[in-house]
Amino acid sequence: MSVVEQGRPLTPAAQRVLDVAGTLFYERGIGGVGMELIAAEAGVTKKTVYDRFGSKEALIVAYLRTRDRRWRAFVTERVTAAPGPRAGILATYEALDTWQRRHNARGCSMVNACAELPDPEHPVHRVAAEEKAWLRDVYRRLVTEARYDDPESLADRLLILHEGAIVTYSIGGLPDSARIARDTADALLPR
Amino acid sequence: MSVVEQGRPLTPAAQRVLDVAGTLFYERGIGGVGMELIAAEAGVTKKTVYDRFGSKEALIVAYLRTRDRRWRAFVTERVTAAPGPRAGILATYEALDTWQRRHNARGCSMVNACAELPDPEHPVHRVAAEEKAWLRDVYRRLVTEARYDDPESLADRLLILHEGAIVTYSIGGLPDSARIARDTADALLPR
DNA sequence: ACCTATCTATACCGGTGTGTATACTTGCGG
DNA sequence: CCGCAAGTATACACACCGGTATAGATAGGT
Repeated sequence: MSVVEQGRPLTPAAQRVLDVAGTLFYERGIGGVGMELIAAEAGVTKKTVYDRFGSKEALIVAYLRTRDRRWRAFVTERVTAAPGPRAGILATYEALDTWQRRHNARGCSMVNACAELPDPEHPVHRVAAEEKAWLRDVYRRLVTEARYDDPESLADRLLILHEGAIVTYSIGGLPDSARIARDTADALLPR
Repeated sequence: MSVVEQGRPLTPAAQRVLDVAGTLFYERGIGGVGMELIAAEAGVTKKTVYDRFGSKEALIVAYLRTRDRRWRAFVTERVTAAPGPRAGILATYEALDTWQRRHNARGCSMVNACAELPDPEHPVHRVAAEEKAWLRDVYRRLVTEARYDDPESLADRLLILHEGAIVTYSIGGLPDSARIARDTADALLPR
């Protein structure tokens, strides 16, 4: 049984494989990276990779889940540190700005994965949908907490701004997209 | 010399190939479609495909350029039919709404292509950048024409809303994303 | 009548990619 | 001390994919 099918802690080799897969999948695309290369780069045999993860599909899912977990923790930290719900909303865009400048020249890993694996039955679509639903809930919660009118519609608007900032940063030629999205949200939110 | 390297009219077989490639690339992804399949589906030999287009890369570029041309014509038509610059801006989101409901369950073909072919030197990145730059210019022109303050910043905000609506429609679970983006723009633009 | 462009039919080459099989080693816990 | 989990090393099966080669058919223009 592979190590991902129940949340056991990763073996050292499996951790290295997951780390390498994370950077390679993101930088070169999922289809552009073979299991052979991942194994070599992690200093591991292909057999070890398959013993730990079972298949490429499972490794892809593990890669996305790991990235998702980190991203959620990063945002949550920034939001809870904010002095109130309104500042919390703006903090999501500031977090995005920081995240992008740190390690995000290639857009959203979820969106990219869905682009490469179009079959809607493929597990990556579930992971991606969960991530977007999570962010939408974050906005809903904050908007409700701030007692704005029409919270659901407002949360959708904030989500659209967020996703738009990600795309326009990587291919729209807007290196300040997150900051612009933040200011747009600031203009949309009553004081 | 291939038929795309100078704008000669396409031969009947080449046109069929381009049509088939258009739907298949979009629906199954570029990496998920082989030249063999495209040829077969178009009722054509692989040799014909290579005689007309030269390579898969060139066929991909032709596919994106064709789609881009149609999209620009569609938007331009709606914008020029609008009674003024403010209505023109809103018309871009209404056009997106129509376009998405008609044939767009899988997001932006440019974004998807860039996700599949990460090398920034690959020609698809140039095509994608041109398309986004064009849309940004559309917004700049309209915003300037409407004599709003800070036109460049406002145009960027409108572009972010637009791209966000595309992503959240296909992955974010917002079937009304374009309409929401339109209403958001409506709220942002002084009357 | 001939030439050229277009297209069919089919076979093939080299490379790559996922996944499996086999045999051996190392280290730790009961 | 033994057994099991984790890992190395290597080879291989099988499929697919981009691209090429060869040979022939068809039709329109000069």
